[in-house]
Amino acid sequence: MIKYDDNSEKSIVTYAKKLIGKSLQDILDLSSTTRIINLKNKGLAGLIIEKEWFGIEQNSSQLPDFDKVGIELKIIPLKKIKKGIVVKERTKICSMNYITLPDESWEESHAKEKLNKILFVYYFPNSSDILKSKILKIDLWKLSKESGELVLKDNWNFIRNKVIAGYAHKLSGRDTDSLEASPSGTKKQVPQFNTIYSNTAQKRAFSLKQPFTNQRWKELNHVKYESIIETLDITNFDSFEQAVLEKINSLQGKSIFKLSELFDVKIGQSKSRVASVMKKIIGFKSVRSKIKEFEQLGIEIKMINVRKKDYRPMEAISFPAMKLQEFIMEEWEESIFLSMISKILFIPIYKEHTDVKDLDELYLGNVFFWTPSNNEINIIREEWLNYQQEVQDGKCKVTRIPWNTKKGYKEVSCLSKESQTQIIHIRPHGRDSDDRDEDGLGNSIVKQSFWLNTKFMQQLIIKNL
DNA sequence: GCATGATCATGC
DNA sequence: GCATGATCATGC
Repeated sequence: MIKYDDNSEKSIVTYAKKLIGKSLQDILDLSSTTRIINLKNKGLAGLIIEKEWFGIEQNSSQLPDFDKVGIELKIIPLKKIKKGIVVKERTKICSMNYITLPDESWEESHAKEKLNKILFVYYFPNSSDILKSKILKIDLWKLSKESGELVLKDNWNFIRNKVIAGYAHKLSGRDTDSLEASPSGTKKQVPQFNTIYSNTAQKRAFSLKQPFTNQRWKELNHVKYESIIETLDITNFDSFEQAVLEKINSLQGKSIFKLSELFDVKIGQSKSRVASVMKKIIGFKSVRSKIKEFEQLGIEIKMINVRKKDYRPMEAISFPAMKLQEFIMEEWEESIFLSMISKILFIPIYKEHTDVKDLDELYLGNVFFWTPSNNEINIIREEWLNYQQEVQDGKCKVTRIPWNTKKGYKEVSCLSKESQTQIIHIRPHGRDSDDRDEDGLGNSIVKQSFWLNTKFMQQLIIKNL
C-alpha cells in the first residue's frame, strides 16, 4: 500500500506527477475508498487529493502535510477567462493568531514555515460535474529571494506591525500586495493584541493573493519573466516602490527624445513608443518582457498624457472592454475592475498642447504608484454598484441622434456620464460602432469599458507632485 | 474648451 | 480579425 516514500521529496513529487490528467473520479476509482463523499463540500477536490491520493489524514496539528520533508500541499482551482486559464482565487496559508503573532519573527513564523515548500496541485473545476474536474499541473515551489520572499516578508511584517499597534480590527486585504490578511470564518470575532482600540477583531488568515499564485502558474506555462530586483539591485522589498520611483523620477523633466538617447532605445512611430522608452528605463529588458515582481504584485502600468499648465490629462484612462452580462453578475469584491485598480504605476507625460507629437516636446512627469485609499474605494464601489444597477435597469438602451458621423447618427444610452460621477465612469470602447455587446435585456450597445475620470486623474497627479 | 460618443492603429 | 491603448471630432 505504500505509494511513495514520505522521507523523500523526489518520491513525493514523482508520485504527485501521476495526478496530471486524472479527474477526481479517477482518483476515487483507484482508491477503493469506503468514505462517503459529499459532493456539496467546498473543499472536495482538496479532500480527495489529500486523503485518497496521498493518504494524508486530516491533521489538526500545525505540521506541514508532508511533515518529514516540510512540504505543504495546496490545491489550486483554475478558471477560464478571455485570455486563457488563470488561478481562480487567493490561497489560504494559515490562520492568524493576533495574540501570538507579535512574538513571532519572520524567520520563525508560522506563515514562513507553511510557505517554505509548497506542492501546488493545479486543477480545473468542472462546474456541471465536480468529479470530472481534472488535475492539470504539479509544481514543487520553494520560497527564496528569487521566488518572491522579499515581498512576502515585507507584507508579513506590515500585517504584524498593524497587529502590534492594536489595529487588528482595521486589517484589510488591500493593505498588502502579495501576502494578505484575508477574512476567514464568516465574521467571527477573536481577541486581539494590545486592546486599547477594540477588544476583538475579525478572524483572518494569511493568504497568497491571486496575482502572486497566478504569476507562478503562468511561469509554469512557459511565460518568460525578468526580475527587476536584480536590475535595480533591490535587497529590501520595503524599498521596492521607492527604488522604482527613484530610478524614474531622477529623470523627471527630460524629454522623451532625450531619454531614448540616454537609454539607447530605438523608437519607431507606433503609439506605444513612449511606453517603450519608459519600460526600458524602469528596467524592462525589452518592451514585451514581463517583470515578475509587477505581476506578483498585480501592478498595472499606465501612461497618461497631461497638459503641462494645469496637469489636466488629455483623456480619461481606459480599461479593457467588458462583457455587460458578466459585469452584472459580478460581486464587487471579486470583480475584474477591482483587481485592475489594486495598484497602478502612473507615468504622466507632460506636453504643452494637445497636438504636440514631437518626442522632443514630450516630457517625463511625476511618476507615482496609486492604490485607492479607503475613501476612494468607497466611492468607486458605490459608483460601480450604481452602474451595475443601471445596466440591470436597462439603461443601455440607446437612442439614435442625427450626427455628423460615418453612419449619420450617434447612439446615446442612459448610463451616467463622466460628469455625473466622481472617479469612474462607463463609456463606449469598441473598434467602431459595429463592435457591439448585449445587456441581456435585448439591448445592443457598442462595447463598453470602465474609465478613470479626467478630473479625478488631474487631482491625483497634482496630489503626487 | 469641454464632454462624450466614435474611431483609429498597432500588435498579437 | 480581434483586443486594447490611445485619441479624434462634433457640437454646445
